[in-house]
Amino acid sequence: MESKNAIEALGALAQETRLAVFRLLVKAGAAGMTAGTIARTLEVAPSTLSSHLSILERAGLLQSWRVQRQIFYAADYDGVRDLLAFLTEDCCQGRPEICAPLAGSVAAPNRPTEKTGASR
Amino acid sequence: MESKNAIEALGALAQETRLAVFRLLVKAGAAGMTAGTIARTLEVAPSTLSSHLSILERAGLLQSWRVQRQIFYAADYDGVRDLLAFLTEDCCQGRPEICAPLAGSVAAPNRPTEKTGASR
DNA sequence: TCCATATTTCGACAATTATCGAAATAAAGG
DNA sequence: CCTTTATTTCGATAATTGTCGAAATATGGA
Repeated sequence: MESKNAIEALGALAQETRLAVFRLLVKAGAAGMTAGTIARTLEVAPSTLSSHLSILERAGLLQSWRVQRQIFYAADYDGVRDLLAFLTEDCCQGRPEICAPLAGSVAAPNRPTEKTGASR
Repeated sequence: MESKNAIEALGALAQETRLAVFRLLVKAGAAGMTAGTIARTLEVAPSTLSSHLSILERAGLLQSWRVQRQIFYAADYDGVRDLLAFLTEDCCQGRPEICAPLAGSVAAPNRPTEKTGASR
């Protein structure tokens, strides 16, 4: 994944409503949900939701398909996986022990000993 | 990690200059780099960089400390780890097989395929 | 103290984003 | 063909973000 795609995916998730949509669709699983149901569940105007859905889809995080009059959306796990891979590769840079996050708290070695909180 | 923090971290990385800063600092490792060096390396105005650095730091992705006249910045691996954990937990929702392939890039050790208790 | 260096804060501006109603498009069924 | 339902596109507006110069703050040295 190039960083341009990563930025698109990160930005897609970095917004309250869109993150809520994504989490909802992950819960919904492969069956997905229709645009209308999502809009009612999250209480956002259909046109607003539509814009968010297209941003998420363009970022590769959702898939959609039409069934009769309704359009279903579901989380696209490939997209998420790509994003996670980008972040871990970026983060780990040949030091897998640092980020191997999924195993749950691995003690972090080597951090600067003094924090100043120097800005602000 | 609550979703508010996650949104802050995602948003912090979802910007070209800031992602570049972060990647640069990951490469630099625990030694970190001074604000001035980062600014010269990435060719951004010091005041612009300063704003980006504070956004990244507020999001928990950087740490900073002063050494004499200069302020060093380094990637904060805890922050990244928290973000990754948030994303994977969100994404996997009881279906670890979906996102687990991430393990490939991180050399993650034996995760149980089923959690029996403790997960919040 | 005064000067030079390193960085941040402030203030302004342009660009982008989020929101939502109204109108347009798409599909199904009389 | 007309109506109803589901969704998107368009257009306007308010809010947020990214940028950078100028001024302010912090540090160290002569």
